[in-house]
Amino acid sequence: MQSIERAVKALKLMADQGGEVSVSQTGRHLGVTRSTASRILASLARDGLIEQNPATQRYQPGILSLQLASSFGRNIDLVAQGETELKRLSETTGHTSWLGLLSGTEVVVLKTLRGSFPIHFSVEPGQRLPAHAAALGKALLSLKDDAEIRELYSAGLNASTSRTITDIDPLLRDLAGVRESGVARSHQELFEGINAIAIAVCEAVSGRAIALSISYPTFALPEDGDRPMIEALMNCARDLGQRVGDQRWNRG
Amino acid sequence: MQSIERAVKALKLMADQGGEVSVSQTGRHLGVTRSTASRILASLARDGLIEQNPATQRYQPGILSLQLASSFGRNIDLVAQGETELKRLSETTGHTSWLGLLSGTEVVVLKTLRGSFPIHFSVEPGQRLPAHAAALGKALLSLKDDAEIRELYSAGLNASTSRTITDIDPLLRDLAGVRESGVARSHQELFEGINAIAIAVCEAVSGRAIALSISYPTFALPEDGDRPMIEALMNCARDLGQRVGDQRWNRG
DNA sequence: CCGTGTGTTGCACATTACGCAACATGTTGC
DNA sequence: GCAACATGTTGCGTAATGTGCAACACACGG
Repeated sequence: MQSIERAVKALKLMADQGGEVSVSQTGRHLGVTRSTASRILASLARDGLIEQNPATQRYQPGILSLQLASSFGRNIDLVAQGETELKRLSETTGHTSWLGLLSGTEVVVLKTLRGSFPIHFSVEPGQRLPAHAAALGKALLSLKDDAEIRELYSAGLNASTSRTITDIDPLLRDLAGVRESGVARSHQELFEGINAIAIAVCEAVSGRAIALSISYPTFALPEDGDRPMIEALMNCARDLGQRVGDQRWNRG
Repeated sequence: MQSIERAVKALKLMADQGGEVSVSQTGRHLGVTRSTASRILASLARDGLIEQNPATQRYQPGILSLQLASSFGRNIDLVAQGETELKRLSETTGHTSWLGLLSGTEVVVLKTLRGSFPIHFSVEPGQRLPAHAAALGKALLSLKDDAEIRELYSAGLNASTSRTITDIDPLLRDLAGVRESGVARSHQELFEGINAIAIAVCEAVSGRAIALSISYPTFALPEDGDRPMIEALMNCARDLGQRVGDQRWNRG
C-alpha cells in the first residue's frame, strides 16, 4: 500500500519537524514530485488529521491527531497502570515523576506529574528526549543487548550538556551498571541542574517496555543520597511489574 | 487519493471507538472487503502511526500519533496564546480552566489546568464533549447562525444529565442569550454538580475559534454569583482577542 | 520587470490497489 | 471433539487509481 505508507512518512516528517511541513519539503523527503506530495497532504487534510495553515500554506497536525492520541494507551495495560503509579511516586518523593517509552534512540514522554517540591521541570507529553542522556532512556536501553545498542547509535551520540555521554563505549559501561544495580541515573546529562533516576518495566506477553522516573533539581539531592527515592521508585516498579507480569520481579 | 482518504477514515473510526478497531469492523465502515481493510491498517502500522495489539489482533493508536499531537497548535497563535491565558485564569479564580475548540457537534478539549480549589474536575486533552451541553461548546456554537446549528443537530440532541437541553429550539434561545451577554453557561448540563462559564475568541485572519472556560462545583458558587469569575474570564478573553485580532474587542 | 520559488490542476500512461478466493486460526454451540 | 462461523492474512488477475510531466497561478526579491 504505497500511497498510505508515503502518507504516514509525511506525518512522521511533520512530527520530526516539530509541526509544520511544506509541500515541496514533503515531496523531496518522499522522493516524489510536488504534485503527488500536494495530493497526499490534501487527502490527509480532508478529514482533519492535518490541516493547511491558510497564511503559510504549509500543513500542520489537525484536530483528529489530538483525538487519536488521547486514546493512546487506553488498551495497553502497562501504560494505563503506569499512569496510576505516577501519582504515588510524586506524592511519596515530592518530585516530578515521568513515564516514557523507547522509539529508536529517543524516549517518548507519555506523561509527567509534578510533586509538592516548588521547583519543577518537565516537558509536554509526546515530546522526545535523546535516550542516551535521559534516565528514562538509559533504563529502557539497558534492556537491549550491546550489539543492538551499537547498531542504534552507529550515527554517533549528540551532547545535550557538558556531562552527556558522547561515546558508545562509556555508554555501554554505564548501561552494564544499570543492569547490575537495576537503576538508571542521569546527573545533569540531559539538562543542567536536573538529576533523574529511572527503572524500566516490561510486559511479559507483549515484550513492550516502559520506564518510570523521578527528576529533581541537583541541589535538592538529600544528605543521605538518592537511596530513599530509589526505594520509592523500586516499590512502584515492582508493583507495576507484578501486575503486568514482568518476570524479573517474580522470584522473591 | 482514495486509499489515503480511506486510511484517514479508519483513523477517525478508531478515535470514535475510543482506541481499538478490528479489521472487519473497519472494512464494514469503509465499505471495502476485509482484505483491503487489513492492508490499509497494516500500512498505517508500518511506521508506528497505529499498532496491532498482538493479543487481540485489533489495531490501536501508536507512538507516532502521540508525537503528532504534541506538535498540534504549536504554529497556531490562538492556541499557543490561549494556553498561557489558562494559567492566569486558574490563578485568579482558583478553579479549573479549560481550552477547547469545535469539531462537528463536539468540543475537543485542548488543555485543562486546575486551580487552588481542592475539588477539581477535568478530562484528558483530546477528549470530546457534547457541545450543546458544555459551556465551552455553547460559546463556540453561538458564533454560528441558527440555520447552520439546526443543520448540525438534525440528528437530535443527547442528554448528559437531567438538565441537558435536548431540543433544538430551547438551545437556539439559549445561544441567543449567549450572543447578547457574551458568556455561555452550563449549570450541571454536562455533569451533575459541575457548573461552567465560557467565552469564545476567534482569530481575525483564519476565522478559527477557540473557547476559554472555567468550571467549578455547583455548591462553590459564591454569594455574589458568578460575576467575579465572569470578569476574570472576560479579561482573559479580551486580552487574547486583542493579541490575535478578534474584531469584537476592537471597539473600546 | 523578470527570475525563482511555491502550491495546485489536466492529462495520458502504467503502476498500484482492488475484490475474489483460499488458507490459517481462533471461538462458539451441540 | 467436530462442525459452523467469524476473523486476519496472502496470491493473483484485472482495471481502477495514483503517478510524473507540463502548464498555470501566485507570491517574493532583486
